[in-house]
Amino acid sequence: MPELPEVEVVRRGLDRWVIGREIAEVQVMHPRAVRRSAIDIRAALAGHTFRCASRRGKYLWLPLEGESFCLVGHLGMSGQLLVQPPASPDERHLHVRICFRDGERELRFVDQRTFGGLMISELVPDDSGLVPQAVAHIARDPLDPLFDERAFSRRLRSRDTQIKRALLDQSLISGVGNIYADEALWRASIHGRKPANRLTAAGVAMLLEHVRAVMNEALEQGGTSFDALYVNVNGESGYFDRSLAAYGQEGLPCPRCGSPIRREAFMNRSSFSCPRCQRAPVARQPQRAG
DNA sequence: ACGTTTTCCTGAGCGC
DNA sequence: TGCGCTCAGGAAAACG
Repeated sequence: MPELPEVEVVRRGLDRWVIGREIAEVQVMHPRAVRRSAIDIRAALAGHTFRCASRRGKYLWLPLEGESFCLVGHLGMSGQLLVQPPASPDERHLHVRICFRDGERELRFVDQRTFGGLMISELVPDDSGLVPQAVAHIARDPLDPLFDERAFSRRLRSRDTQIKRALLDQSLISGVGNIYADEALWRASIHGRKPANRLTAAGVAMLLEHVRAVMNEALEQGGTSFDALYVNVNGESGYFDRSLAAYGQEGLPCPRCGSPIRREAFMNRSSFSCPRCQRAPVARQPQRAG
């Protein structure tokens, strides 16, 4: 599933393959893939040239030379951005095709579960530069040099919620999904149900360092792939899944203490943790009146 | 206002 | 063989 490291791998591929090329034509085969775009992406992109590839959290965007809008992409659960020779057969779930004037490799948006999509969005100023309107509501991600760690810590510790829920809240910190939340919490020996407001500032700093470390390690290995659903722009899988300590490892020994990793229900999905290294928080006794 | 739950979607895997 | 069920989950919308 694409989280920050996987999206960054895709961004690098776009930077390598589609920058500086003039767009000839855009075909939309599945309207759901562009449902969030108020502007028709076919008309907006034709004749323009991608200037660079940017990212915040799990959002990607491609500004256009000489324009104040850009193409924004989100991969959702199963989205892929592939750079393919025009002659290569259409993928089963090919939804958008972007062809270039040079007649060489085209950019394809492929998405089985259709949670992802592409849209046109106006670039608006934020505290340091320009960001798409559609991305402005999410927080900076932990690999962003301008990520405000003190502000994050303060906001996190004032939340009346569980730490894992807070890590997945893109308005607090972006780019963290279920996989890297579980991995970072395991490394930090913190249970995901621990109340955010019971972490110390030092505890938050330690957890954040684990978030960054696990993401950087995944990035070095090309991201996490369990199957063909997440691939880079050339269709290749990453192999960080071999390095997962907790996520998806139910019943397998914790790499630190050997206890079997436990799976628990969480928000209609799953959380994985070590029952020994990550002690579930003890509920505070309700104060009895009188 | 804010925290929580539901919703969108398809294919793999499984029991019968 | 095939049917029905469950699960996977990012993030916006709906809910309380």
